[in-house]
Amino acid sequence: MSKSLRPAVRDAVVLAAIELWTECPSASLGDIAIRAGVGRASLHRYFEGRAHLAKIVVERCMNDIETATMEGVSSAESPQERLFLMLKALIPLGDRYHFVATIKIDDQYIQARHAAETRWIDGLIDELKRDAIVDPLLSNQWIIAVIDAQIFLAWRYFIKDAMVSVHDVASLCLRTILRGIVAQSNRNMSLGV
Amino acid sequence: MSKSLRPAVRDAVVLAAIELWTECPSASLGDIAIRAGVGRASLHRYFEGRAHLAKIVVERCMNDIETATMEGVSSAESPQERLFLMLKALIPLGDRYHFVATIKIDDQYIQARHAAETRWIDGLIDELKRDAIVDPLLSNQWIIAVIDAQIFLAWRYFIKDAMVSVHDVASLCLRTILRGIVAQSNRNMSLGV
DNA sequence: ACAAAGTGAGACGACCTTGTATCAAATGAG
DNA sequence: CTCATTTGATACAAGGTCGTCTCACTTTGT
Repeated sequence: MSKSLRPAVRDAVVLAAIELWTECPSASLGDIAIRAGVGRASLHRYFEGRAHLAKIVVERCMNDIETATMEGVSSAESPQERLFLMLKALIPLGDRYHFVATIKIDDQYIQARHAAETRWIDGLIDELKRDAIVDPLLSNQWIIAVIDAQIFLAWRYFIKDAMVSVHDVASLCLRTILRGIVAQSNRNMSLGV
Repeated sequence: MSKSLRPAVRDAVVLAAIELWTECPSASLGDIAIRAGVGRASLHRYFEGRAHLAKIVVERCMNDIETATMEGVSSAESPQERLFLMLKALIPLGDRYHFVATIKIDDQYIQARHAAETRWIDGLIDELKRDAIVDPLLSNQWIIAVIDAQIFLAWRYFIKDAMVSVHDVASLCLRTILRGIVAQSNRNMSLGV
């Protein structure tokens, strides 16, 4: 079984799988083949089965995420700018990011890469705490969860339908994550709870 | 077909469906029957099929959500307290809340109720804006999305495994939604974007 | 133009889910 | 206790998905 007969076909299937599985994780291989504009038989020529395709898709998403993050963040000169540039890089990949975060794959290599990705954000949060930008009393786990959720939210509400520029969405996202939705004039109010 | 042979069985199936469908929306009716401790045949005695069960489950969730919200919020004396009490009421129902928000049901009655629920939160946000608690420049749609996401997040990370008291989680949630994750000392920092 | 490689369409069997029917055992009300 | 009701287990057919295979057609490289 050769690994790459026609890279274009392989790509089309992977992209179709990301699209369909993002909105319906139980979408059939037949539907994916149709969306990719490819025969169902061909899909099976490239991928050994549903689980194999899922693994390839996750790897592809992880590659995209890793590349975009590293390239996007390279010019950052402070932890806060690094967070902003990370958002800017990841929000357009919100579907992939969400897919990787929610799929259950029983694969050691995948899990190791996912752990590494989490560790990277974890380190970034530690930096932000050290710079007194982020509240050190909040657990990193909660902060990561909030950031993850916002990334997918931003993608779903703005990027998916090309409603706003990536920069504006990332700004809104950063603002919501760091400062919440409070009005400017009330920045120091008591929460009363 | 009588509607309620044994209310306990009916309830067990609905609860099992909420549990399983929350973590895997394609879980089979057979698995739901097993989780409910009920024969698969009995499940079909109470529900006409997958779609019917889904509709009943959504209605049940909506009833729980509506009841909990109205009761929880009744004593509120300000919009902000209303928001906090809403969080406190809804976070324990995070699984139901998420289920209702994500399932695609082609039913006019369900959609109308969902729209009414959204309208209620929309009104609450308008009040918060009027009181200068929430930034009026942020769209209500974005704010609702953020609140919805935080509710499910809080449920998944704290309530599901009974890690923290509901009051503490709701406080954390309110704080994150309103003021973000920023450190106290940096409340007025520039975002620099 | 030619041959090799790759393609879509379709048929096929194996498997799972779903909905229905049957039946003996368990349950509950009077 | 008695009897009607409800139950779980089982079998069954219909439909969908999956993976494999074949075959005629198209694309690619030379």
